[in-house]
Amino acid sequence: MKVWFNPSKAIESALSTIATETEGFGLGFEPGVRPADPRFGDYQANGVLGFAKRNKANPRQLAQRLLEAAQASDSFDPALVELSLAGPGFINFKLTSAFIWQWQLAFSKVEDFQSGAKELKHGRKVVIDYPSANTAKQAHIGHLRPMVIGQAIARLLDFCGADLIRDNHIGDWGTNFGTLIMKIKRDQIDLSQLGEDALVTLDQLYKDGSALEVEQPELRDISRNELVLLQNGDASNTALWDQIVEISKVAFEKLFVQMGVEVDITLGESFYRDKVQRIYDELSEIGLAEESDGALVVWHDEVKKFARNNERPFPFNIRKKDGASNYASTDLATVLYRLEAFQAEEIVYLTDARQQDHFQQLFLTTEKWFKAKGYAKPQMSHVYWGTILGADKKPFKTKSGESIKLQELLDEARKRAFDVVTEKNPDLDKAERVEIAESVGIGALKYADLSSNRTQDYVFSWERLLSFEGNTAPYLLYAVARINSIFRKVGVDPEAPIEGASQAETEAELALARKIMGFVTALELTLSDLRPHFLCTYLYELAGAYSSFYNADKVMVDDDAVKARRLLLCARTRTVLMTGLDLLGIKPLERM
RNA sequence: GCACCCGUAGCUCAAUUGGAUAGAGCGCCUGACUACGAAUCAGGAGGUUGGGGGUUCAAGUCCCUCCGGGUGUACCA
Repeated sequence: MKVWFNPSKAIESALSTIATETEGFGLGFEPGVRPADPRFGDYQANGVLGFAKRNKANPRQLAQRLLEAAQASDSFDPALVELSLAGPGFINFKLTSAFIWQWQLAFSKVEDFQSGAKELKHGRKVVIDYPSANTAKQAHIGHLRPMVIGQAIARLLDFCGADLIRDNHIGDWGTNFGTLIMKIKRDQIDLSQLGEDALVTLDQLYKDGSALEVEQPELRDISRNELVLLQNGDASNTALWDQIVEISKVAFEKLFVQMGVEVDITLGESFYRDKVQRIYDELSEIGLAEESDGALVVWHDEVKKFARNNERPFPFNIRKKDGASNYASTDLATVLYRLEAFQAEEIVYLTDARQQDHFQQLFLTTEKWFKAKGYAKPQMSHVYWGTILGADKKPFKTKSGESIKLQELLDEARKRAFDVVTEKNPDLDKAERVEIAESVGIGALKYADLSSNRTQDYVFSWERLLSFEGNTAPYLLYAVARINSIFRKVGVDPEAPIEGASQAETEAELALARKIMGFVTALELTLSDLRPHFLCTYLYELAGAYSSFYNADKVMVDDDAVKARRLLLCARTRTVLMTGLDLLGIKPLERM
């Protein structure tokens, strides 16, 4: 028997096979293998319980039979895995230290982990729609989560073998352009003369324009007309639009560099302007879309909240009554384009939780439409998140009630981190402290956003985020820095093979070695639901196991054999921590 | 009105998607630097998982019902 990269999966599959040849088992049996409470073992199979219940059998006897069959098979070498029966019919699996040692030998470098992880997505064509910010607006705190969560998920998909396209689906074709152009023309603004803070000015012009529309509602018709002119290719409006988009892109690029956001293509809503007609035609042709109140809409009567006879009807509006396209039209055109141009097998959308209705309608519409036309429907998923709250549990704002600018947030994170580094490590020269503050500050900000379950709101607190205690980026970075420090002192390259090492012996060594293996499960779990906090929790536990080991067992000892086996644990921990941090978009440090 | 989400220790969050005695951090209390970096570690106190009912061998997790909070409700994106 060879050690398995992913024991959970391997045990599951072995038990399934064995069960088919074991009396009392049959169709519908799933072993149900999952990580177990360490008191009982490394993994447990609890599928026998449910199966026995459904078939009115004695679960304990059935589990006993399966366990004996497993032991008799050649799938479980007793020198590597110990099996036992417990409680009402749990089967527990404990990996021996020999197994763990062989696993450590078999999987040492990032490439080794990745070669195993690649099976999770095996070259699947995935388009991830992120960070998809709006143009003509300054980025604020609301843009933090799409950038942070998006890049973490993108890196994870890439690492796990997806053939990935990061598509920045910018909002460059919306109704807001009507208002903005109206205001620009009214004030006769020359966009080329705005200088460095051009986006700030645009942002203000839009706000002023909207305020003006409230005061003078007749201006709305002018704005609407400017939008229609733009959408019909009017030369002067198109020229203005080009300038606005360019100003926005320059500003976003500056943030992307700071945030570590990578984008493969930028195909905004405007790219689909000549592709929406086909959507109207096809959806009408197959009888899915129909006129309602002058607009073209799709009803989903089978879903209660979208049904047409509701008190407040809520159709999927794909063309406004003035004939203009909208969010829905371009999103539909985008799905089709991603299928035809990229052969997308999977599309991942990232937006906040408030857009769930839109995506439910989009997915339902696509499903019916693609089925009628015989198109291959990609798997579509909506990765959404909650709001960042202040201490008062209301959306996080400045004291005066303004939204916090993303740039200001980043600058404050750096400044606060710099102050702490200076306090903890005053001897480092300033340039290095600045570099450390960059990684620690931005990393802490990102980690705070990633470490709690994304579907929930979370409370933002500088104090907790940068207190550097508990489940935070600095705690993980500190663990890496301490490992690096040991390798510097010993004079060994942490990336090089370590000679003379042997299997883990002490309690702390074994606990750490086991925890290192947990990376596989953590990746799988994170990927299954695209929830980065699973990976964060794992990395925190790994760093914790390392810290315990560090305090309990000294690495730099005279006994070369002991030193070698501990150095090997340090090297493996370092590799996994650095790989994990990299997946989260956080830059590990040599010193901090 | 209708739909969806949430309620877990004083505070901030977990709980491998129905598994065994609900776990961390902060804060509080007790210890560990002549030891590889104390931004650390070891330990302690702290819970009727909003209330009630139900399904199940097994419920924080599923169903019903109340209470409390949030979000969405076509021509913004």
